[in-house]
Amino acid sequence: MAPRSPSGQPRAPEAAAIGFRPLYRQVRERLLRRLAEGAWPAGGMLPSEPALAAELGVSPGTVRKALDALAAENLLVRRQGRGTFVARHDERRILFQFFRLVSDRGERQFPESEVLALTRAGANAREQARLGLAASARVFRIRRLRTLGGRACIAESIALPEALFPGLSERTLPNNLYGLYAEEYGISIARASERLKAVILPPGDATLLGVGPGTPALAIDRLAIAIDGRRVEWRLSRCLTRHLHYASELV
Amino acid sequence: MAPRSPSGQPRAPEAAAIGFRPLYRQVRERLLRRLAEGAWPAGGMLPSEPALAAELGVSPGTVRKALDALAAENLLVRRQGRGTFVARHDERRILFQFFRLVSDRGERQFPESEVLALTRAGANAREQARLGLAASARVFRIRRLRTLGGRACIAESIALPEALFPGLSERTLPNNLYGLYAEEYGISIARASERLKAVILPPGDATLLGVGPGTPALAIDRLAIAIDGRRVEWRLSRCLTRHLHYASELV
DNA sequence: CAGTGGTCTAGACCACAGG
DNA sequence: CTGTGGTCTAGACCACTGC
Repeated sequence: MAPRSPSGQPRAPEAAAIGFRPLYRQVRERLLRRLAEGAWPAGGMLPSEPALAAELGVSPGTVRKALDALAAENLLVRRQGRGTFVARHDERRILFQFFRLVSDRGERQFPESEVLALTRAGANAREQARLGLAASARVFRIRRLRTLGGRACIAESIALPEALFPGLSERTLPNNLYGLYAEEYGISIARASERLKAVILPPGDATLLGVGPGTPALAIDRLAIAIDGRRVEWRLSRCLTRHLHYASELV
Repeated sequence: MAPRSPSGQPRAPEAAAIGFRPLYRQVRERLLRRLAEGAWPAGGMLPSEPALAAELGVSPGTVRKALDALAAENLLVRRQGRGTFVARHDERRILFQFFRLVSDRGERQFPESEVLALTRAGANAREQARLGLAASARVFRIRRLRTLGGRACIAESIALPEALFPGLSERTLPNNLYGLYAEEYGISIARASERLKAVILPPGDATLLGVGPGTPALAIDRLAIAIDGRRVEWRLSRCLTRHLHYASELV
């Protein structure tokens, strides 16, 4: 095939409708859309690079660049000699991508969770704002106590748009919620943004965590975004940082 | 030139001494070493891709991959149509790479600093451990009060190995310390790792920041690493997060 | 052994910057 | 106009995996 413009004057008519971004960007977005649609199951293998290239009518190098980008976003996992796979929300990935609390001795460990309550209510103002919900929207609220190494250290409040999670019930709640969202509701969390503050633990949380009034805690306000860009979960975690810290690499 | 093994069986004898990593990795490390040696001044332009490729005896694509990697690490800046440049430690870069505190209204702003003291002392146990110093080593200690939008919000204590910063004196201390390290001492900070905890502000810091006893603060413990891997600076910042938060993107 | 991703090369053209 | 990085293509061989 003759070289084509990098800005997109391709011969294939289907590609012309995509737009004027670089071709590998367009390929990335097409693959992203198919991932969001669930075209391949979690953990499933994608077609090989030459197969995708032929299917999309671009060169293998262009497909490779798109796949590399999606792998860098932790949406795909590439394994030499085996293939390219849809990333799963297993504990390893959560620990690597979404969990930044580390014991002061350096151990990264996935916390245990005890669900204290699952309730339904109309979304309050903060929930509406953070999740982008209408004033009439309803949410599930989950309250959990989390422990690390047997020590209670996180009091957590979670809000989920009710419309996205039909039939959610307390006994279905596993420790790894993102795995549940993916497997039961086809919602794949792709990224999250966190805002951290230092606060004095509110009395309820202090009691829950078994510490005195006036104890400081790290408040982590996390908004989780799905692969299609929807705001899926708002989570407020108050963490005791006496034996833990939040690790952040500035690279 | 004939294709060569990706594991490195190159013809050029100089390259044979590098090792068995991928060629683009080897090229990245050679360029990194030259950056660390100060072969090009901060803000200076590197040779063009074809020139580097000819000089190193590899294909332009391989050089490109190495340059892209260094640009992704914020050590180089690539500008289409102009060239590839050594990244400078200007306020924009600091704000982008090293400063995570954001006003709750969303503005990212570089804080002002007032130096309260610059002293010299033998390194204490924590300084020795964090900076990897011998028991006999000496350090500079800097104490600063930092303000954002006119509001005092950060009490900061900094420790620097005395051996790395000969002649450091109080009147030479600018607001942007990383710029000083680079320009006056040829030390380029490449990355940093931070550990965050929630604490009760010690009385001295509370007085300095003009808040009452028992006020919670975000303690940011940062170790800054130079481009050659040396531990250069240990910094402990205690931040009031009443109108600020620490932003962290989980991608 | 066949099939996969990983690396390396070579060369074309485009977009952008600045003289 | 020249020179730069950015994109796209094409094809070779290597390294790893699992049958």
